[in-house]
Amino acid sequence: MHDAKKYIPQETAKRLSLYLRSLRRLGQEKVRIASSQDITRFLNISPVQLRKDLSYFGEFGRRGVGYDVDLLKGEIEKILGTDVVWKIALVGIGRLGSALLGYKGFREFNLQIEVAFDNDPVKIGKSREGIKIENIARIKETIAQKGIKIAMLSVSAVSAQKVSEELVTCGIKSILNFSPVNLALPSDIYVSNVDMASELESLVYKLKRGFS
Amino acid sequence: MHDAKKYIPQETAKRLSLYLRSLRRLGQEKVRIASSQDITRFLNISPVQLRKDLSYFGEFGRRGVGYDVDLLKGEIEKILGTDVVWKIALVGIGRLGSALLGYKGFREFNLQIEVAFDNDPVKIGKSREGIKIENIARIKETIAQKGIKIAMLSVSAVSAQKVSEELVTCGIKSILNFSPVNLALPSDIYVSNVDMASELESLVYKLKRGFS
DNA sequence: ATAAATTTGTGAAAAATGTAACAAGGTTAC
DNA sequence: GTAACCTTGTTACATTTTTCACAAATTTAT
Repeated sequence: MHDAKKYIPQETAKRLSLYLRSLRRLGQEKVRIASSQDITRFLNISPVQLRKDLSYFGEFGRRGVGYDVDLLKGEIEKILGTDVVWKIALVGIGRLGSALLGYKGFREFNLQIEVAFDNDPVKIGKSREGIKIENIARIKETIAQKGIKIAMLSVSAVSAQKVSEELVTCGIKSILNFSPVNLALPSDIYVSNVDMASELESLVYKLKRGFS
Repeated sequence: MHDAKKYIPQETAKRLSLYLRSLRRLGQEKVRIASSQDITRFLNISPVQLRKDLSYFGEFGRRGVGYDVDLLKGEIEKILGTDVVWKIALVGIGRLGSALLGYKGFREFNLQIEVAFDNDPVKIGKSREGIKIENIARIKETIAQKGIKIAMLSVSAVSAQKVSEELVTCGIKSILNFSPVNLALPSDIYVSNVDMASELESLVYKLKRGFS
């Protein structure tokens, strides 16, 4: 795994988007130059960690000075790949799916929900948040045609595995899974799980133990 | 940090709820005895990892045999603390909050949304999913009176910090935060963040890099 | 009763991740 | 121009987490 050249910790990627968030905030406050300490002030991350993380990708700051907020923002976006727009498919327009459809935060990050699918005849054809809900039966043409590579999956637990397999045959490479099941998919498909119940259980555990 | 007696990795707690999920599934399939391999088959976790995780808490299996599904399920619930019901407060009944209110998964895990709060006069007093939405102005009495220790926060980014501080003064000890801001709170308050945009950014990054 | 086959539990080794210390580059005050 | 002061980038070190290897316990086959 340790790729001789440059091994980048998994955790670094997650922190990069936090840095980005902080930089956006600083940008809005018209701050032009910020030190690693300024950037991490409102995150639970040390300045050293930020510098270490950035060092995997290059040198973006100026010693004795700090980082140019705009420039670093751009660089991190380039690293993450969100300097260009990514089209997302949303599958399953239940309560959670609807909430995701309405979430304004995505667009700001160059993440754009391009199509929405459901199998409920009542919903199909209707529009929400300016996005038309399509019949899941036509998922293949649509996703292939639009060249979508990332999907958010908010269908019921029972259909999640089946639908996810279908997504893979459509050419989807990454899935953000909101269903409380672990998807068994080919190893070249990257799945990330958002599991509310699991998060709460961890909180309960920590609460009970006084968070060691 | 390393508490001489018994140090338990952070990650272990998160995996415990995955094991639980797997055990529930096996239980539904009427499986009585399962090996560490059976339990981890549909998770991306190795059997050794499961055994190691369990070893921090005791010995629950029988060598040469495996684990009693029901028994292990009970033990893990005891470890996590979800063998008893935990009352949860939900603050912010927007689109996401509504989805959370309707999420059936929680109750199954002994997590019960006990009260919901919002500041929108239109919503206050109405009931959703059998839970009455209360005025956030009365948050203090209600939470203190009911002895609630855990809150889910799904308010807007701008009010998240302020509301979370209020929650702390009410006696809330753990917060599951859905707002895309890092909450600055006393160190004895445990905050866990669910950040959809951030998760997607990580997916984009991995997709771009061919997930190293 | 013994041997072969399972499967757990766990110390020891390896890998991954985070922290500290500090050299290198840059700025400010005088 | 020089000294004092900042702040980054990075190597070496420390910690945390995972994996390996194998002994211990149990079952099955003969």
